[in-house]
Amino acid sequence: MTPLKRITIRDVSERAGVSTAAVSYVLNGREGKVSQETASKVRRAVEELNYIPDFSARSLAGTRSKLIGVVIPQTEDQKQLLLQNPFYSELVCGIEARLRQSGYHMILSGVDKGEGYLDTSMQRNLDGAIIMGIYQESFYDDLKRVKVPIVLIDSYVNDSYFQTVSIDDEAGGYMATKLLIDNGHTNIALVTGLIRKDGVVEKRFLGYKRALKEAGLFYNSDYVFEHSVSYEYGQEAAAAIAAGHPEITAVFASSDLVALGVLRGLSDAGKRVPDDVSVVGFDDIPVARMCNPPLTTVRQNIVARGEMAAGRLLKAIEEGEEALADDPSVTRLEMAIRQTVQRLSPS
Amino acid sequence: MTPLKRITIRDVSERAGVSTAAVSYVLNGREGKVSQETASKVRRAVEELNYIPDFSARSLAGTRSKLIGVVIPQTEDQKQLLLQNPFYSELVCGIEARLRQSGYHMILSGVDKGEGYLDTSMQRNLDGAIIMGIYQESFYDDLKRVKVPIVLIDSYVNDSYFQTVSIDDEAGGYMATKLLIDNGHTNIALVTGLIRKDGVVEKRFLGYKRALKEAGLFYNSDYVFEHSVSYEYGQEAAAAIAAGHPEITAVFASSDLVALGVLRGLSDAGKRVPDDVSVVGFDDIPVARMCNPPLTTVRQNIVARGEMAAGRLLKAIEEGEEALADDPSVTRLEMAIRQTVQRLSPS
DNA sequence: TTGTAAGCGTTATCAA
DNA sequence: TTGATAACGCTTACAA
Repeated sequence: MTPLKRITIRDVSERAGVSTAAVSYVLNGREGKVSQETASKVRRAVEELNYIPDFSARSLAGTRSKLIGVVIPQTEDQKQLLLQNPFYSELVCGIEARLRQSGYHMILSGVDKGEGYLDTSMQRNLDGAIIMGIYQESFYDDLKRVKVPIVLIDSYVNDSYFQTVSIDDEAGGYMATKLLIDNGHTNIALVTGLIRKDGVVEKRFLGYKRALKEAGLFYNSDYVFEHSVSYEYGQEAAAAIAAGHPEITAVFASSDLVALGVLRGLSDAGKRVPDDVSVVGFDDIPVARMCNPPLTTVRQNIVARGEMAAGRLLKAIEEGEEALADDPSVTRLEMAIRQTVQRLSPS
Repeated sequence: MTPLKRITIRDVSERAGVSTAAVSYVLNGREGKVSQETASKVRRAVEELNYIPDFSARSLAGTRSKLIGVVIPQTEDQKQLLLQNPFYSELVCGIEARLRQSGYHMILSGVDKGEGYLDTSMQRNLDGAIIMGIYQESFYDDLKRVKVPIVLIDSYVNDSYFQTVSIDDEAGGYMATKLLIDNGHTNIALVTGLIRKDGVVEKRFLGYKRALKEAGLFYNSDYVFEHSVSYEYGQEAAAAIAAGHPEITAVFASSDLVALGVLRGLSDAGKRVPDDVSVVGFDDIPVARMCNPPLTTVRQNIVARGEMAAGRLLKAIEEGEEALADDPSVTRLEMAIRQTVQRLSPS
């Protein structure tokens, strides 16, 4: 209830009867530069005064801002964050948890179409950034100029400046498709977002093709429904499949959100899942197990990936560059077998 | 690709051949303090040099930090943000969109058990904060001491210091229950998170009771399943209902997440929805329409609420205190009638 | 209308 | 081991 005025390092130094420099030293753990006695006097004063450092000042004085930029993609209309896709919320959860644990804060934002991230980065003196999704080239160039560690999630941009936290999307696409093939399916559609270079979708698509090829199945580009990563599109594609391709008995959706749409679209068209059509998703977002029937999907540990991304960024910030390898226990994919795939009885 | 060194206000002033003060004035729209000519010289220099202001310095110099703290609740184990609940992600989407539009950034975080928010607020010189969920009293006391506008979402804390963005939760609870009653149900369970004082859950509970009473139905506390706002608990409660209360024909779940769990629990117990048991949720998160069968629920425009919260905070920050009224078009609740409620045929 | 200069709270350099 | 003191980039009296 007290009015609360700012306690500065100067107040602390006076109370402790030492210089501001000394205070700064002990605050920053530069023990060894001060005597035990000074250190404890300072600590006592900090305690008594309830001193809270001003990060703006710190940042200005040229040290760390302890601020991390976290960028997530936006909806098509550029109006909102794609946080509605649980995949991103999970990631953010992991990131935030790890950052907070180390006393960092996160500025979460989208970035407007065509805009760069250089402004934000400079304005805020970001110590680093985690970028999800893929952007145009100039965006990455901006990023590099700021000379700050960057971790990319879900991007296959091939530039050693950036660290990436990736899963083996190609293998995931393969696993999903293989599962369908192993269950006797031969006419397998792929429903997916835009297949863009360097994107995860492309890799999953490649995995799909590899599984087909390996099984001696013909790759039919008519079976690829490619548009956007959304529930609505899944629905739409499913309608098209039901209407135009009665021979298709299985769908691999390159993301769970899309798969949910497919489920609905199929059901609207009078098809039963998995009796008439089998469906496999990708991601294993929480709703995958909540929906009805529960979705068979490629599982990745999303939260752990977020934590890993943040952990690695912090390491780069605090201990200098170090291109760490992915932790396989985080990165490993596996099939979450639930109830949307059925063995095709030989006809 | 250029190495990129910081352009300061001094660089700009030299380039433009004016003083730093002049630059600062035009940067801050204090036109009227400078001549047209100076203004345009400055603008040109800013453009040419591609000047990006340093917000740390601004903040230090005692003006705005343009930083807003956004706090969301955490999971029970205090490890992660509750961002996994789409309700919060939607809210965050709305908030972020509105903030960015005005050049503000958002620090999104949880707050550790027992910890206050004073530290963060002071460290970062936050211009304001948006707090979701409810906390212990001392938390709010801290908040007040920082003397910065605060908007509370989903809290009925009764303190004129805070602005709140609320919906009429009591009415919502009433509407949901009434719908069930109107469909002939008389044994209606409530499945909900902990009923805490000042929380939304309490209000929805009150609405439930009012509807019951109004219809001349007996309120049976055995029909209230109260534990946590989670899918798992919904599942659990549904199992208990199926096993112990065959007379219950309808469930009002005080949040969609819980309702989804109820759907699953019921289905696991061999009950069909809505044939055997009707279910109504609350919130209308996106999954509500994606699940199977699509959930009948109380709809609120969550994203718009987030935007409104942010808009109001900005107004308070930039134009001083002003307790604005809720915009009813944002706040209005309505039933989203889908497929989980069935009219009970008179037996 | 313009410019000078004193802060803002830190950190870091350099003598002592 | 300490303590003045000069940055850091910006805003804002106050003078000119």
